[in-house]
Amino acid sequence: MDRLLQLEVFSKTAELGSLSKAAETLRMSNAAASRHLSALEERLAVRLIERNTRRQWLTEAGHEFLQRCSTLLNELAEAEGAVSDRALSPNGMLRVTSSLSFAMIYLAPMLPAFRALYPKLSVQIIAANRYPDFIEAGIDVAIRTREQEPDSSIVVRRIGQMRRVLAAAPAYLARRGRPEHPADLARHDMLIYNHANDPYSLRLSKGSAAETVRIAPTLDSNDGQVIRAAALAGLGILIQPLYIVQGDILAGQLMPLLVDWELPLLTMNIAYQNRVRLPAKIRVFSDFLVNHIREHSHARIWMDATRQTTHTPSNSGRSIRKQNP
Amino acid sequence: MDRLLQLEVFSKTAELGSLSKAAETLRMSNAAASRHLSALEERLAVRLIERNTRRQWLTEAGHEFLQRCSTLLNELAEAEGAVSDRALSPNGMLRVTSSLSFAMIYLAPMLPAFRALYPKLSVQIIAANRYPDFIEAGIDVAIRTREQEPDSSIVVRRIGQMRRVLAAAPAYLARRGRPEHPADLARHDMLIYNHANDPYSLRLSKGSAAETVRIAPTLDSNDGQVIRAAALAGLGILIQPLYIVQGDILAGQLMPLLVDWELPLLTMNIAYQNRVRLPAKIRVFSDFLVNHIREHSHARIWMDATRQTTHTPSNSGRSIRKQNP
DNA sequence: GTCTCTTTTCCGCCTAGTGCAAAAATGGAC
DNA sequence: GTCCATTTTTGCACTAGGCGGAAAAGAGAC
Repeated sequence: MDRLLQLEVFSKTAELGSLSKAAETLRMSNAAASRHLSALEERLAVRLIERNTRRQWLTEAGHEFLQRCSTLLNELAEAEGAVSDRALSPNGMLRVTSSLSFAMIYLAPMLPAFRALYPKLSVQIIAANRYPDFIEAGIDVAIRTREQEPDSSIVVRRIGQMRRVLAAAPAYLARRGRPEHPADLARHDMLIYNHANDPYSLRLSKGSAAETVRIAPTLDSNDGQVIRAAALAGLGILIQPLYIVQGDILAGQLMPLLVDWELPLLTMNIAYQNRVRLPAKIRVFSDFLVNHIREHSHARIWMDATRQTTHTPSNSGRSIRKQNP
Repeated sequence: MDRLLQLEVFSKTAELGSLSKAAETLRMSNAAASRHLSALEERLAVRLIERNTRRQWLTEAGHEFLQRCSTLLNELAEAEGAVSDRALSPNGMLRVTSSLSFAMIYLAPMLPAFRALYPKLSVQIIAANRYPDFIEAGIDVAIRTREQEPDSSIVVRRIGQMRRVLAAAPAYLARRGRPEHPADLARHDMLIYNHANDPYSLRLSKGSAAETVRIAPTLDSNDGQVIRAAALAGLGILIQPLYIVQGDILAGQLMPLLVDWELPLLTMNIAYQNRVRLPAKIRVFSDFLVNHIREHSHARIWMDATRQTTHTPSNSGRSIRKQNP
């Protein structure tokens, strides 16, 4: 028997002065209400409501207990309401990790709008060019270019696909000449972003023609800004998402190369741990980011994004460490 | 499902860091504990404890809810404990009514010893020479001489039987002569206590002889002290419980009459409303009074009392008015 | 990959809780 | 005193739901 319901029957009976009315209010039969109240009195070994078929009144014990259990029922309702509400109204701290470039160019600029929508939610951006372990780093959300996670409990959701470009400084081109064909790249100094899929094999296509070039990196890094700085210094030809170097190109400090050829797109994903009930903050952030990218995307940087979860493991899958309370 | 048990499972799991340990502590199976916790999370629509088979930790919502429900569980245990304790440790106010004489001679003198035993219980003695309605007067206990109650919900329990005496002032006897035989009483001025059974018919016995005398009261009253005062003033012959006039007789102010003859005993009862669970204060007071009378009775005043409830109606019988909270 | 241990879920059983209706009680009207 | 309407309590039959055991699933240690 639900002991809370016993307290509710007692409280409501005292309030309304009638077991029958309490039963009606609590949507149960008179018999059930009578049994709940009797069970409570038996458990406490005391008569709480002295009553007959015509009248009833609280005993002294009943008076005292009523005050206490009314308070308790209110507090419980408030506690349960508060905790249910927080599932709908995200608050606390959200920890996001992404590349430095993505953080600078996309995450930071969009935060004011996000915070305006969710004032109780703090966002901490961890710019990292390695993939930290979710658990160890306390990461809620990661923006990543890789499409698969070794951890089966991580959900990967596509944000979109980005164009990439080949570009070099004018000084480099003056010194080493300009590549006219994809095959020429094999003889050039290449600056590679090693977090891309198969970064040392480059596939370019023009119309129906396609060429795959194996390149030997002069420098490879997991940091887009490092690669950008090296290219600006004339150390070689970079291949990077357009969003990172668009400003340099417009300023004439980097010259785009083989612009008639198309490079493979870079898929950008958001990843988070799958949970029985996804915390609201992760849900709202993901939705906001995807929508923000979609609304502010330029065709030259982003291809049309499709909302798609590429991998959803079973609900019981977890890979997490017990935290000290 | 017992919602309080759900809270207990959650609280204990958080405390011990393991559903299995919580189950063991709460003496239930692992399966049951798992279901209770899941049911609570479903009811609140939020994950309280993130967990897998190897580790678990509180979510933010879980942290907040744990603080609140730990408090609630403690408060409820305290409330239930307090109300159960009061059933064992009577407190509050007990209202007792009796005749003025009984109050002065028996109740008041025994109160110090009673209060020493039950310091939290206040006793209010309502000296009355009429029988007030239990409900209207808020009476808990009544000391009465009548043996039956019109209200079937009232329990009557015998305290004992008291000797009665005939006595008159010397001045009256000098003026009117001394009755030598019960029949002589018919020619005397009689002072009658009208709360006795059949107060106008007097049956006296000596050995195997018995005489019944019909007497016409010069004065009758429901107050023993009024009758006593009239006798002391020489207005007539009284018949009263010995305990009321013993002091006057010893002082020579009243002369006992027809002392070889025995008068009918006066039955003294305690009465209270029958209840499913008799409030502790009524129970302890009744027991104390009966035991006190037994221990301090003098053969000359009390005959041996027998513990006996003369009428116990069915438990559902009540005659009470709903009180405003 | 195997082992161990915990959590979750399935299954069959059983009991506790249900509503209905009758019994009992109560108080007001007459 | 009797009748009536209404409430509380209790008996009864039924079933929904909660149980424990065991299997399934998962996770970390080795």
